[in-house]
Amino acid sequence: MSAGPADPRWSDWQPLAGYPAVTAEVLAETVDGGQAFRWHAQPDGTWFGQWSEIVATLRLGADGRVAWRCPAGSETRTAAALATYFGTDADFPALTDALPWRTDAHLARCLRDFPGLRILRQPFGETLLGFLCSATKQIVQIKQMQELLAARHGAPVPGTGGAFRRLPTWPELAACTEAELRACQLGFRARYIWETAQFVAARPDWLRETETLPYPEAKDRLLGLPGVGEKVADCVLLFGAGRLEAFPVDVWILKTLGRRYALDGWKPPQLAQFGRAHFGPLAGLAQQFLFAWERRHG
DNA sequence: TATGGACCTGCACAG
DNA sequence: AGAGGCAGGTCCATC
Repeated sequence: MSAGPADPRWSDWQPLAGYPAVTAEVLAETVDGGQAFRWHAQPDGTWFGQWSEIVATLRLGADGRVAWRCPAGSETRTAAALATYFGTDADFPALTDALPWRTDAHLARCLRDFPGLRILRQPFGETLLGFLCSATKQIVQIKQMQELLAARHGAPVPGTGGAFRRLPTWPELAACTEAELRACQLGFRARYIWETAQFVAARPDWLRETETLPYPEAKDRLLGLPGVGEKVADCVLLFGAGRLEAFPVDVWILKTLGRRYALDGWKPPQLAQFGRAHFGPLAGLAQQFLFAWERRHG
């Protein structure tokens, strides 16, 4: 279903600068653990991913270093886009060290088990689209929706001979019918996405402004969109705007806080408050480690 | 302010 | 093999 990386001519492999050595599991958890929905494991063990007008393949070396390649000719902009996307200018070791792991044995264990795990910085609008699709869906199915949307309603990525398609932009989504969206396996989410598209497409600066507003205001604005509740708003701000204070409470966090922090029976709003109070201003980063750990061990 | 059911539908997983 | 149920949430009606 997805466009394979075999078609165009590819650049040489280049090291992903500023990125730590990681295990295969941590790399998988980073790109395919629920933050992003357009990375696909290839038969040869590489990862093929797309965002915005970027197409890239990732390869993990025996030394744990990540290398990348892209369609020939797009090396410069891909290198810059990768730096943003993987947050290589952010000091994640320092951020992670600032989490309260010294007084939280479970968090310490999560950090130890997923060294190098980090928060991606994805395009804001695409992140919104991805998480509008996510309600009561598993990652595999969300990925199928994204690929159908890209294949049927997204523009070809320039300079790659039409081999790849980007996700539709919000104006492009606004031009679709709800039925067309529904046909991309969106189910009841189609109405949310269609209505959100009408709203956003009529306000050209709205997304860009929302991305840069302080967290509380940005979240309020997102919560006004159909299909965007607390969890989706926090995911969009965490994974699409670098707001590390955003603390999405999904079923995994519900489960892990209940089990590992003796908060069984607490409701999501209470847990969100606990998260902010206990994990502090980088609660969203802590959340990612707890989430990864619970998915593997829970 | 707090529950509970409806909303689409593809697919994992018992039996 | 294939019927019935659930799934990484939100909304709305009804206490």
